[in-house]
Amino acid sequence: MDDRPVVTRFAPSPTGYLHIGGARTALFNWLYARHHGGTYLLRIEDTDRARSTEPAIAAIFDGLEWLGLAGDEPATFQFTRSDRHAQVAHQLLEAGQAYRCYLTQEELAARREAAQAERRTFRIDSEWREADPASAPAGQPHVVRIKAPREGETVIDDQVPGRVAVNNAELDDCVLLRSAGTPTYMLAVVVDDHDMGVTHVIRGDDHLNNAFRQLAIIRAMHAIEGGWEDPVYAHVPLIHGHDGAKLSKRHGALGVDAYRDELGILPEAMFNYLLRLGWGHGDEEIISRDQAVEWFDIAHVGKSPSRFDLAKLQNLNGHYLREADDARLAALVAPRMAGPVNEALLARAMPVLKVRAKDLNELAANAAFLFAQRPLVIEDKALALLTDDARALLEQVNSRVAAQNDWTLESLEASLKAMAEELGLGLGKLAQPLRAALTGQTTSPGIFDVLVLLGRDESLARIAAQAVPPGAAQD
RNA sequence: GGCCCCUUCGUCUAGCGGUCUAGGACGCGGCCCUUUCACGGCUGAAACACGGGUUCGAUUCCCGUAGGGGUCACCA
Repeated sequence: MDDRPVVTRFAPSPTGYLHIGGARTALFNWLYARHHGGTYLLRIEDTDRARSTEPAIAAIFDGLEWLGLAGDEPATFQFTRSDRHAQVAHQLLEAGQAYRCYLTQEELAARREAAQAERRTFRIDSEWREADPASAPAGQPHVVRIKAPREGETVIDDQVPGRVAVNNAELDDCVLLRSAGTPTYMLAVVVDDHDMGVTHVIRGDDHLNNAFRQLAIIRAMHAIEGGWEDPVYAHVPLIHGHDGAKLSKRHGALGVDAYRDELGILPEAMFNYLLRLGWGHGDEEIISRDQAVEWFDIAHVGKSPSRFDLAKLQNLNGHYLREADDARLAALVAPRMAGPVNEALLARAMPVLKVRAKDLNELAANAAFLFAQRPLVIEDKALALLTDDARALLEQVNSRVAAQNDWTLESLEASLKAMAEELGLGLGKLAQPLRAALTGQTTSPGIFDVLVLLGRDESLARIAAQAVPPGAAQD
């Protein structure tokens, strides 16, 4: 550890969408940097040309943007830095900290198999490690390998699991430069982290084992030119699916864009959910961005993997829906509606709609009655409510309410409650058929709210469509 | 299989040797509110994986066992 200003980074490889685990890693990096007044950087690890794609890059930026986790500076594209990576590899080579290895992949595979057959642990042990460079078959294809330490152990004082030690004898001399001369991930991360001034590496614990190999490169460079400090490592446990298995597509490992577009999740809900997955602050559950920045610390990141729970995300989403601005929600819901909608009306209806939904799709479905065309489609359960008696009652409601001068929540409520009392009926006896007639459904916002939102003309028309005078035969 | 990591209610977590008859949240059950559905309020069931130590005292520290996970590429 040193006293340089904190620099964190999120470094996804663009081989697919931004998934939940990646989003949380980005979040932790962002929070850590913000909490310490540092810098949060983005780096696209696109050294694997075959698997990196433009759409994936776009999806990652899009997802981060949505969550408010865009980098503080334009992203670095690792591939553009391959000359610098190669330069470092050559420094290592010249200093005798790396060597050219002429073992072919076939030879390596054969040795691996042989070791397996004898149930021996296989470790790459290249004879080229100690060979005289002069004896090298000039011009032959080769990779460049790090000359990793063989004696002793490497210790990482990780901020999450704590002290982790590994025998150096366990470590391979990993490849720095492929036979094509291109840098590997192992080299590129180390060089880029150094050059970008990254002080804290916060990432998934699937990288914990890599850290030892990376440290070998860092320390070799430090020995050569100094200034290559060990970063502070924090390896965060992965997120698992609901069944405990690794998060995969079956388990809801959707891209964050799917949570937004298909599941109708709000970014603040996702932010809060991800924050509480693997981290806690006493009994706090609802945590704002500002509070998160103030409270976040690595010390309270849990050591065990956590499972993804959609129900909790949705519950949180319901909370943030209720808190959200009505006009904003109307704009988000409008595109989810079947036909064209009046966004102003949608916004006006939001206060009574949003308490009843846990995602934007539900919100859209619940708002549908506002824009339904007559004749209304009446769902079966609602139809069952519209008995002959009920229809007769609606006839009375119709004339009563039609006679009203004003059309306000208060007057409608007073009027219908009085009517129910006069008839010796519970309000429910009146409200349910009315709801069926007005919305075609058995559930909706409060019936007086519905009346007001629909307006006088539309309300009366919908009631009249279902009302039948007492005694009149149906059909 | 080797190496590494992990283990509190079904799930997310609080707990950092005595405050634990283990707290909160989601989910689930009940009740209340109520024109429906929600929201909200109250309430119930529900956990320290197991076995050894250390200690006056372990959920908390150490070691095993079991279980889970990660990783072993010229992928990242």
